[in-house]
Amino acid sequence: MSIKKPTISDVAKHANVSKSTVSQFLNRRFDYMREETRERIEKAVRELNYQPNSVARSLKLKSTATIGVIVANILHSFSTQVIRAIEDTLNDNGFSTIICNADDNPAKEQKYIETLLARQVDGLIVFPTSANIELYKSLIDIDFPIVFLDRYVSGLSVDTVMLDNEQALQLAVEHLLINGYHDIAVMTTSLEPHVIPRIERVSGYKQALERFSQPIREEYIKSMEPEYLQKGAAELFELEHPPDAVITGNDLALMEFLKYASQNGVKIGSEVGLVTIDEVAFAELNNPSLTTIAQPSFEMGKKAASLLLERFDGKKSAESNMYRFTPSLIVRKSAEKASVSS
Amino acid sequence: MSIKKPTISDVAKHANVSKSTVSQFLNRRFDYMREETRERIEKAVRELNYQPNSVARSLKLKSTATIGVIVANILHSFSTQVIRAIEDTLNDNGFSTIICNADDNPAKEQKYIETLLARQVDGLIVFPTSANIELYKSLIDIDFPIVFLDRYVSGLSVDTVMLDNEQALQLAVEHLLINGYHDIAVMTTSLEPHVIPRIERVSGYKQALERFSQPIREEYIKSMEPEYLQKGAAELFELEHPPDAVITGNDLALMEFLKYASQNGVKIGSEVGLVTIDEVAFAELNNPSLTTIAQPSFEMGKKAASLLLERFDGKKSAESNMYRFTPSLIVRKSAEKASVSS
DNA sequence: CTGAAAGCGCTTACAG
DNA sequence: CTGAAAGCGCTTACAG
Repeated sequence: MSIKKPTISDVAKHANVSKSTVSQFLNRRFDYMREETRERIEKAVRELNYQPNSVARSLKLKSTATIGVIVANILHSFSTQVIRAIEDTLNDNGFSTIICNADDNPAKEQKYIETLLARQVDGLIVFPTSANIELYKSLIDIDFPIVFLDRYVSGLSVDTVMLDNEQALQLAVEHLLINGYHDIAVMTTSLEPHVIPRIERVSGYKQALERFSQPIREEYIKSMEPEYLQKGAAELFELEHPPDAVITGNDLALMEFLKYASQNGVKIGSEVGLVTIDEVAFAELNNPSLTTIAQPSFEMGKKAASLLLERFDGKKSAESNMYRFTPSLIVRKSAEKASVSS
Repeated sequence: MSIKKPTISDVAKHANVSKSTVSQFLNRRFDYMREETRERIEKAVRELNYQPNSVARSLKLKSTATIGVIVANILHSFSTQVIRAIEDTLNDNGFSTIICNADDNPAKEQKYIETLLARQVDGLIVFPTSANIELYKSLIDIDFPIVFLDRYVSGLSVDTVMLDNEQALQLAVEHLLINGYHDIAVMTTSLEPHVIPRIERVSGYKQALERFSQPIREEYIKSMEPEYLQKGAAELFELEHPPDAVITGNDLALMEFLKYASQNGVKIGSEVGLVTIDEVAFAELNNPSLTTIAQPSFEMGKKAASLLLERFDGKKSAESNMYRFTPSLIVRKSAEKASVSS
């Protein structure tokens, strides 16, 4: 930049007061300030078009009014929705947000955490991979404000915001059974990296089947990387006793299953019931429209942000809690046998 | 935080050298440093688990290695894609990114710009609303690094990355004509806030019709807020001479048109051809699958980031350029009369 | 009611 | 090859 910006000293000189007084003015502490002084400073600020430098302020105050968000995978629509809620909430409270996408890669996650700490963020909201436990532990030890979202890490005392995954699967299984489907399969992206929601969704699926006295068939459970899911679907329907319904564990699994179904003439609804976790933009438009289990993503993001803000207010710090959010069933046509493809 | 972090002074004491020398070490200037000194500092850094404070560094260097991105509306899939490209590119070059969503609201945009400047971002990538011209002008006057994306602001000398919107419409119109559709309508979200791409898309539509010697019928042009687009579609098909094809100007317009079509039994493809600007996730899955005009969003984001990085390298600064990116036609079934709904 | 001084944690030109 | 000193632009306890 060619022209250098005015500093607090310039304003002080221009208004014929000290830097201290200008600082008081900027921080709206008018208690002991003469009306006339305030006006002089106001004028100087206006005339110089002075903008305070937050970096200097942050250094002195040891607070940047910035928080870091590390999402596991920004390609999930859930992530985008949560991010918007977090940003809105934090922004309303004068905080900025730095978003990072770890791409489900623990090494990337670690690097982002370190960068964000170097930048002195005041707190962190993380969709944790389970690989950086020691790093998290060291943050918790120094009482650094941190909130986990979507996933927990066992053994760590951290406020955590999650979906009630078991209830989600309970809802899905129940809805399919009520609508006359009996052989229910479940498809999720890989369980390999120990991602908690996926594990909970599969175990919730099993529990729901038990509760409704249905047999559990291991061959009805398909967990694999997205690129193999279409193959997994094929295996499902080549079984001697193929399923008559499918629950997809998230939007990426859904896309793969829909591709398989459309390429192989699987009639969703009439032949194979479908319920998917996560609301998607085209749910209404799909033919048949998609019955979904929606996460209250906006509320979840807002809660995570609020937990952090409470910490800054010094309201709490003692114990940490798990906040489970209730999923809701949005009934459309993909889990109804009478659904007619037009 | 309870335990205070070690500073460069702590490291200096621990290693029995001066702060200057530690700073040299941290900045990898080993030219004049004794091997033994380097090792001592290395050890001290390790033992204290020292992490440099970027805020202090930024204050001194007057550079935060952070850039701000202000998108007009993060709900467009184009925005998300561009953001990912920008983040990846900047991250590879050691820069952080702060994302802000102006919600197509000039007042919000202004507030974000001011906040980002106070935080001393090194540059800005903006999808500009046309309402903060004076603010942009003042930034350009002091040679502040800024790049516009998706939209230009006339009269300002700023590097700008945009789609070749006219070519996009040319492709869409041509494809529809080739496939036997003759009465082509266009639907875009409102032209009201003077959003350049929408304006260019409508004028590109007209130019393309002229080029192919087709009549221009003003009643075939529907530009309105998303919530009114379904009504707009209804008006189109209630015309004495209704269109036999529709071009939707972006993903939001597409959604509204698809809702209208599905609720009113409009058979896409066989009855009404459809081409949409912007690739969408479910294009392949829709029935019939959607013929789209894709923006090279990754390349566009990357270019915007690179233009900024070049400025930091001092490579250029003189004149500013407009970079137009070429759209590509992705042929699927929604613009083919023979397309069969399954 | 207002100002002088110290300090936040770094970097760098300069001296030796 | 290394250190003392100044300074980036703020805030705040303290003195008057």
